[in-house]
Amino acid sequence: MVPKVMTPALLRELSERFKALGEPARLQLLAALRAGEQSVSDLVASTGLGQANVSKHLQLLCAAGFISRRKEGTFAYYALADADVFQLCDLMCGRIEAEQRERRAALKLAR
Amino acid sequence: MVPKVMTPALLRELSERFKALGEPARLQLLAALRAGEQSVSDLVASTGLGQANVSKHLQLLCAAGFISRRKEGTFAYYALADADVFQLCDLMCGRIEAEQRERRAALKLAR
DNA sequence: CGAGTATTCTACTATTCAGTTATATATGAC
DNA sequence: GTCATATATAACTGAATAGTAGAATACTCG
Repeated sequence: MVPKVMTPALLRELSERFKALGEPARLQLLAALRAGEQSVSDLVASTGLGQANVSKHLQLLCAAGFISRRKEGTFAYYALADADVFQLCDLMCGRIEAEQRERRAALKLAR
Repeated sequence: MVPKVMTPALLRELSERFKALGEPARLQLLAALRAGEQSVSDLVASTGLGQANVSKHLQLLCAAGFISRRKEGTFAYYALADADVFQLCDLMCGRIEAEQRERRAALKLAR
């Protein structure tokens, strides 16, 4: 359960994590990582984003605790920290679909 | 489940909604609305935020589908659209707590 | 050692957006 | 009608940050 009292500190921590998911590029990276652990260059190749850009987004996702980092030689391998992210996305996607259904239903009625 | 293919459009829609939650002021408003439907002035009083600022945040939350709006006389009453928001926050809060537990455990080991 | 590669870091630009102030709109009281 | 109140909107400022280019770092191979 969400704590009864939402301290400013908790609000900031919470918002920081939501903000980390509030960027298409980062969601794209997380979606790509769903296939399994990958190096930065793998992700650059599969997403089409710039290399420095990918690196920066990965740092941020790592700081927010969504992914983990493992260094091996000159490569850095990133992986999903857990499946929670997709529970979050599922909930959000569910909302989006529900809205679209409603919109379609409203259109049908208006016809 | 999250769709297999994450189209750019879906990524944008998803990120837009997460971004709406990525702001302490908006989370504060949502938390305040948990007590029930409230007018703008109620929320201004209970949150200490500026009136124009609250109005703007409420518009955004409304556009993102998290809250609903009902006009009555000169008052505008806003209410939570559903309980999903708090499922989202619960999940996120769970992550934060887990991290804090880990951090404490790490400190204990290091001692 | 030097050359090549993977990643991160730094510096910069452009955009976005939170917060504020002032104004506009709308409703009700008189 | 005027006045007061509730909310929304417009214009502005400052801060945060996405994206990029180039330098710096770290590793591997010869």
